[in-house]
Amino acid sequence: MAREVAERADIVPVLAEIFREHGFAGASLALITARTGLGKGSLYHFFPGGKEEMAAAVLADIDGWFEREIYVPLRAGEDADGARTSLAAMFTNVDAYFRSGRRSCLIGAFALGDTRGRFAVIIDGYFWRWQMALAGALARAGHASSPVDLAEEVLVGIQGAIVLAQARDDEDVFRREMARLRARCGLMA
Amino acid sequence: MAREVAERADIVPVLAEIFREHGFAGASLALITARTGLGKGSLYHFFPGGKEEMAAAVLADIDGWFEREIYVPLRAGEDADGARTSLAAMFTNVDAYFRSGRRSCLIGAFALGDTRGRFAVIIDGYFWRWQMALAGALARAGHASSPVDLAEEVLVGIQGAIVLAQARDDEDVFRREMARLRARCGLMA
DNA sequence: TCCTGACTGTACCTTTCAGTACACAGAGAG
DNA sequence: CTCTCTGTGTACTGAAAGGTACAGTCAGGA
Repeated sequence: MAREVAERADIVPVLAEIFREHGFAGASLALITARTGLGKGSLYHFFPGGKEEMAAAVLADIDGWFEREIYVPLRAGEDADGARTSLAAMFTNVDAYFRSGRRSCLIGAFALGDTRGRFAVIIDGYFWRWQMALAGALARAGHASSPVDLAEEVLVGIQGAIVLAQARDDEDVFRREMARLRARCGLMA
Repeated sequence: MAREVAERADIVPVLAEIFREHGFAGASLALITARTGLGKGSLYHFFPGGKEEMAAAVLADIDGWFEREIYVPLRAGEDADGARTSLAAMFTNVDAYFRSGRRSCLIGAFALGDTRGRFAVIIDGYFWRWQMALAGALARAGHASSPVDLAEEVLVGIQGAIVLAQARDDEDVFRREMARLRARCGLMA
């Protein structure tokens, strides 16, 4: 038997793309073995809980990425200038991560329909921590009036832009919404 | 055998709820027979093309509803006042239809992931006709500058509000976004 | 060196899947 | 009454689903 040792960490991003493209129910083990190149033996070695554990690992991985790359920087910028810089960085990173709307938000997609129930805690946490970190940065950047509300508006805009960009198969839909949101956050370049 | 004659038109809304809750891949025939109360015989009598034809019928039904209840009224209001009235009606009907974000947008959900490919034409048409009808009404209501852009912004907001409201399990998220969009369309009540 | 334990492929299990076949029920037309 | 045509339930199919069992493979440590 050819032995090519794999690591759990290498598999998770592949699983993420599969769940993004096919959803939880549509991601069959046959598809997963084909795309990861791993047999069921290896798969169940790394994820004894099966598909459910795979999806949970993917969500945790995504959550970790956003925590590191988005939320932490948002919380970091202490003065108004630092806050504005981290806000600008957020929009740049979000555009790159979602590939201008070509890549869907797995956590948003899982929030729709019955999949939500299985992963409610992580879904809720993901959006809540994002909104709070963003609201803090907005407040420090000078939006004293209603930063929590504006933060909600931004998250709604991002999620909606992903849906509409995919529906229309047009990246510009996403980019235009990002420009509107940037402007609303006082980031006219 | 008990004979309770069903009509295709009565089944479609039930199918719609099933697809909304479980997605295309997750909606099994077993689930469908249970929820509709119809055996496979009847189901395949009405929809010889199976699940795919059921989903297509559902999407066509939804599309027809929006055409009748939303797009036609939007196109109807001829003067500024009529346009403003139809805009207000749109927000009221959208809030009712999506049950303040408790009910997801099936067409938006199908746009994410591989399901889109099967129904690309109807998905694209749904959003495009909505945006054009809305842009016309906005223009007549006095938004001469960029009505097509504002219409896109509204659709993005509605879709995003559904995602975030479901993720957070909170109708108020949806209602707040509707209030923002109304204001942006010049409809302060 | 051999032993241990992490990893891997394959054969197999039960259940469920979408879909088919077909006999039958019943209402309306003649 | 009978004939026809639209529905309906049920038994069935082969394929695919998720998951288990297990023998085997190799690297690293003792």
